[in-house]
Amino acid sequence: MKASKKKKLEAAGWKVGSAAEFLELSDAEEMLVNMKVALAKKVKAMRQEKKITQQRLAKLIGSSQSRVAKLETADRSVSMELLIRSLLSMGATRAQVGSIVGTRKTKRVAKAKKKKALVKR
Amino acid sequence: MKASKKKKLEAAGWKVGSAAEFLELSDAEEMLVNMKVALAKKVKAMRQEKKITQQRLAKLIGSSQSRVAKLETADRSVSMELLIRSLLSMGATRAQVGSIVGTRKTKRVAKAKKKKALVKR
DNA sequence: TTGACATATGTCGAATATGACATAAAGTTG
DNA sequence: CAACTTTATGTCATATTCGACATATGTCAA
Repeated sequence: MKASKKKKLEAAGWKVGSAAEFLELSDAEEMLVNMKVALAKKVKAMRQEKKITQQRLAKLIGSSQSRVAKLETADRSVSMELLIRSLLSMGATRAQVGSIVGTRKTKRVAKAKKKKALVKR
Repeated sequence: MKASKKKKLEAAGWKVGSAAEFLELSDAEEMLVNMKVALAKKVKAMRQEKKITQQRLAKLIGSSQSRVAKLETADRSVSMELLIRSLLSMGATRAQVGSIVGTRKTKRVAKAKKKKALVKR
């Protein structure tokens, strides 16, 4: 796109960006959900590894059995923060948590993200 | 500790665990704070890298300039979730986020974490 | 079967995080 | 300096997340 046209569009209240930029919000949401699921699985795995009940983990993090159950099923009412807090409380290191957060479990799916797009400011 | 004594203490309502287990809650809190600060710094760095204002980032994540300011100063009112969402919305990968979460910035401080402790159930 | 224990689900009032707004403070440019 | 832009801070009503509780479901041994 020519600079002159870009400027004209922007003056009219449009923002010129990539389609990727437009899609990133929903992508971000999906990634957040995936992260939570991965963290939830790790919470359950670590707890079982340590052979303790949800009740006991609940006491450890100052919560209740029902919330721990929700944690492990990645209920939509649980925060990233509580998931991570739980892992750390069970002795996980930052590195371990970072590894879970940063590792994509599912296989990559190609997406059209390079096309230009116009997005209303 | 002998198993018999352990059993007796537990019967009296005590839980036998390591001092580490006892300290892990506060340790977890500290780690969470450190993570947030690291993420906050990255938000600011990425935003400046992209040469966009807080106002513009706010639009990108569906929030307000004041909240972005709080994000970047790691205000206690901001969640891990919003921090990560912001990074992802700016195009950060899960791997990048994981790296920040998992990397300890400050130097390690030795702590006495091996001694046994009794913790009221 | 029954009973004991573990986990899952739904609901609730309380606590916390949210976007929005106003406005102060800091930084930039002329 | 003043005008302007950007960032920081305080407040508030609303939304989300919280621990707690009740209760359902599942598991397993007596």
